[in-house]
Amino acid sequence: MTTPYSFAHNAFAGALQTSYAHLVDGEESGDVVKVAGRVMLLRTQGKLAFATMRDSSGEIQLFALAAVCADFDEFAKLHLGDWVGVTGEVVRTKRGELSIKVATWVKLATALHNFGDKWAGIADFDLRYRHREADLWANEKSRTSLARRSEVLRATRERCWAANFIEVETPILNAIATGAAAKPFTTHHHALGSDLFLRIAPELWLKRLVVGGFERVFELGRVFRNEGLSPRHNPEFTMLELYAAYWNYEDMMSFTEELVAGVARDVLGTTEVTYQDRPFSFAAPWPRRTMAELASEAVGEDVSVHTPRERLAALLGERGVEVHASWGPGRCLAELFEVTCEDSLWDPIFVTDFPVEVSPLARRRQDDPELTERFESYAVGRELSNGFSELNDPVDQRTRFEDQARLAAAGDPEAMAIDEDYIKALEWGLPPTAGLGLGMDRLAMLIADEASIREVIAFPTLKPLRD
RNA sequence: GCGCCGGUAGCUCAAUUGGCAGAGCAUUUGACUCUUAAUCAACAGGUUCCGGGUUCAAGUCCCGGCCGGCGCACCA
Repeated sequence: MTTPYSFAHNAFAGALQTSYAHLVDGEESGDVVKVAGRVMLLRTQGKLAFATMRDSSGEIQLFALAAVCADFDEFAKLHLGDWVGVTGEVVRTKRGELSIKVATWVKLATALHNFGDKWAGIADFDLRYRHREADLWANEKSRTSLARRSEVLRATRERCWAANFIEVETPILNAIATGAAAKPFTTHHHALGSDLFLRIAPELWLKRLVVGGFERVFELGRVFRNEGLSPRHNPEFTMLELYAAYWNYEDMMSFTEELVAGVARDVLGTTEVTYQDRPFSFAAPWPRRTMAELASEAVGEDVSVHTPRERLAALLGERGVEVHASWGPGRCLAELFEVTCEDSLWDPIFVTDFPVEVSPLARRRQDDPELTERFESYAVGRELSNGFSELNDPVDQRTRFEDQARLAAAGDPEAMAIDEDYIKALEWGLPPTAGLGLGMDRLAMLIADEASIREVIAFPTLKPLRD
């Protein structure tokens, strides 16, 4: 059977529910509309049939009487999941349900599979993630969470545009994977005969655009890291990276807290929410504490990047952390912070003054060259964003890359690769600039109140099926 | 990658100590002029994830594999 190639609908379920809220039980409006959507439930009763139809805006009942509905017998045999286009009068039934009294209708598409149990939906994770199209129809929570993600991305873009940032795109295929500490995916270009890496961060390209004179740029795009999967990690995820010339890291912290709190207000209408049954506040300003302060409080003694490495290593050893020979005091302090503090940081907070040893792209503090003007924001015990005053001294940048190269030689698979083109770009002059990286999936998790990153990714990475 | 838990009809789930494979919904057929997960009646629906093993007998116990969830590790 050939189904129509188009259907000119002129009304949506959601809008009808509000605009005809005044209809009293049994009242007929006299207004004829054309709606389209999917049959979710069907109740036949002899010469009557009631269907619940859903479109993108909500649900409305289709009310079919054999006496007035064309092809009534066929209507009564519709399957759950079939798409229909309906023309009829807006009425309210005697039992009070706003309905379209079907005059004519047409099947737009047939559903050969059902959409799970009409009460319980689809619970099986494998089926939900591998066939998200069915999950979206079966489970309202899946619809709202993925819609929230979309709203978070829209609100983020609009706020960046409103602050005079321009959206740019930089290469995903790269000869070297740099700009972050992570293992890359490798691919191959046949015509070039070259192996290429999928980007782990767009950072260095974006700063080159600032060198080129684009003073405020952002990219909202996918990055790829060849690491384990978890409820908080997907191998490909979406990151906002944003750079502002003439700002320092304090300016960027202010922008970040306003951006995140603003997105929450745009999407949810409030900054005060519950996340996984626990109160959570996006409200700015967020506390700003140094890594050394937080680590000192946690271990009960003063520690800093100047604490002897032996003492830091001992504190790590007490906590079951294996200290690698290549770790200096800076790396030890950062590890100590992560193991003692990170999980307990619930409401948003900025952790500042990261050791230069773990911050190869950040500018040194003027009052302490072993520290950098860097921050990370944490929320619900997880890292949410990372930013700093950008290192713009090509000579220092080369020594930082060389330190990374030594780590790589010592066996660190995530050490940053040296990027000569980037150093050359800095030699043309990067103005004082602050940068930000913000994990959009994690922000979407907070706003959608989801515990798993897979719930805010339409098609999360799964193991391919074999056999 | 390691550990724990799980996989039974299209979907959601039962199945006692190892003893005939079950229900609701969906599908099919019939009844029903105001239903709301409609209701009622009937039919049909199975490689119990896959492959071995133990046993008179395996959904259940053992071994291997596949996929998923959670934790660890890695990271954002």
